[in-house]
Amino acid sequence: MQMQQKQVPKTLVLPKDPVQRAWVAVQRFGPALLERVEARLRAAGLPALEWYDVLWALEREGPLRQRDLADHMLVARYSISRLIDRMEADNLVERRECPQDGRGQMVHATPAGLKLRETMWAVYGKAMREALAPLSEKETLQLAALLSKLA
Amino acid sequence: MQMQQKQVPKTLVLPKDPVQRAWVAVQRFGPALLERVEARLRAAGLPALEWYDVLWALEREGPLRQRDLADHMLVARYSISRLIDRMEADNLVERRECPQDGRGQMVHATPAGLKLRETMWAVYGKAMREALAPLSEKETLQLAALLSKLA
DNA sequence: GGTATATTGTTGCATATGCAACGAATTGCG
DNA sequence: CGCAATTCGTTGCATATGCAACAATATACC
Repeated sequence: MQMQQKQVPKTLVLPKDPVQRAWVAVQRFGPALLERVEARLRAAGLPALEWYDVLWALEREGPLRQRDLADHMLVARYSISRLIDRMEADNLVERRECPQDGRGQMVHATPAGLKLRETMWAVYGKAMREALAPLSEKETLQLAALLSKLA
Repeated sequence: MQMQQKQVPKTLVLPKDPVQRAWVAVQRFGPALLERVEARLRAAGLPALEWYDVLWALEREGPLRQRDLADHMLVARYSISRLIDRMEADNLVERRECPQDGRGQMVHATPAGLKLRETMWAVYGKAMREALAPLSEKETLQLAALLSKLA
């Protein structure tokens, strides 16, 4: 009674065709890399990368409108709306009225928000470096350049 | 009454630090690439890539257990369970009893499923090639190699 | 100024996802 | 064998997401 092989090959065999080869790599290893870093944040009891991105954008550029956050992070408006809901509930950001536009609101980072960003960076930065550690500095720059070409 | 700049720079300025530079590229451009291809499938009225992956795995390797599909696609068991529910409802796959293991089920592709995979490939393969078109063949292989190192 | 059009942010709804628990079946081990 | 531990697949629940519609406000244009 021969069983199915217990484990499908862990070391994925890449196709020979260059395009398919690159595609499979992008599809597999890219998300896996992101996931590994997210997992580190989760393991440290910290929120997801989105939250970091919001806080970092606010720290660098000051209070922003939700529209601008959405454009910046390349996500839909309603996603930002709900994301800010949750962050506001955790006292990390505040919505204040926008003097120039009665529709809009300015999103401000709270002191707790800024502090959290710093805490997250300790884990995030480290995880990021470790995730990319298999590459030499030259290779790291090559990777960035190649992906940038695909934008 | 000066407004916020209407649009945050579309051409993202990459950080100077090599690691951060690569990280941002992976985080931004990788998912964007996947999304572009998914969008092409959606525009053609075709299902998402997951469905293709299931059908292709079944075509290459014959009937599989859900466990093996899950391992193969690197997703959780319950995701496969529900994915197969939906595909079965669309008559693309069938669950049949597994002779060797009373718990498990073998997932078979139906003729309609095999046909759909072929239809999808026409769009998918084209989109994939176009997405990677900005890279020369040599660069394409480089990208695959670099990402593979990060596995 | 006054009306049509566009933009901002929110929300109801349907669907999708992760987690934990479960029943059924198999495997391991004395 | 007989019982504990493990594995497979499913499901209830809470939460997250996309879409379309909406109210409020701003802009464009005559």
